[in-house]
Amino acid sequence: MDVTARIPHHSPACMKVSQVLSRIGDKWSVLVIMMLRERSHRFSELKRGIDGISQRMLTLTLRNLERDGLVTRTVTPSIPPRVDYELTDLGHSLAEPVQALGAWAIQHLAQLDAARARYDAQGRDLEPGPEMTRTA
Amino acid sequence: MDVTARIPHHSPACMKVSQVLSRIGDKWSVLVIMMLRERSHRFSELKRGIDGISQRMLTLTLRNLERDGLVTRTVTPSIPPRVDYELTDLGHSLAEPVQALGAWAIQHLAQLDAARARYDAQGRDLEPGPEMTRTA
DNA sequence: CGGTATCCTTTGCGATACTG
DNA sequence: CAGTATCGCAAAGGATACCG
Repeated sequence: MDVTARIPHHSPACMKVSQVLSRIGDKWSVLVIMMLRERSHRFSELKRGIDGISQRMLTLTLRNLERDGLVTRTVTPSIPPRVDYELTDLGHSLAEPVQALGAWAIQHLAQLDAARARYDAQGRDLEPGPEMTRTA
Repeated sequence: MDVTARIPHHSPACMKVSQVLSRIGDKWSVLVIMMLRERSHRFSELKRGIDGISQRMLTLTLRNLERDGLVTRTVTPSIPPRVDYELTDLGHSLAEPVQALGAWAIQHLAQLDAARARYDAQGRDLEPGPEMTRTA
């Protein structure tokens, strides 16, 4: 499928993007998906690998991903118990466009920060004349 | 000293994806970007084109996109005033991977919903034995 | 080890009213 | 037309404690 194909803004396509983002657009889901891209990980590995995530949020994030069929949860009832998480085929297919977004992020995040710094710096009590302003 | 440096799964890529998502992963940004993909729009057009968005949130969303250098805001001081919003080059470059995610959404959102329905249906008062469970 | 349960603060966002 | 100001609720998410 041609990824550059035009999607009219009134089409259900935009709504679908929004719905997908409302699922994986939270604070941690993408990090989990990225971390599971290469191989499965157990709970504690994910917890240590994702800096700053709380146990509670890792659990919730994984539950939601499992609910959406993006990851599998495999319980090995040993002592101590072991639980492994792995991307499903669906999860892997999602990881691709997410990775594309990641590539964009790597290339352009600096520009975002620069633009933000510029915007914030200029925003203070400047009183430009009544001419047309073009802010970018 | 960076305490996170020794953690192997901490590639900068993942962090950057997160930062980008924390910017455009809100409820409305992607809708605005998608709507501006083809041509510029004025405020009221965006408001009417994006179903359900409040005036306040459209303003805030546009401000943040402008701050990040993703859209330009062009004021024409006529009466009544006219303000046009347009994607920058940076904004257009972001629209591409977002579009890729949109394509994925079109193809797979139904599977997400189906998986969710399955998960929700099965979740109630099942008491599986101590055997290994594989949930997908 | 891999969770739940509870509490509490922060953030997001809609509704409404007002303005140049 | 294109905002800004204020309010208030609801969801997100962190901290901590407890459990099989």
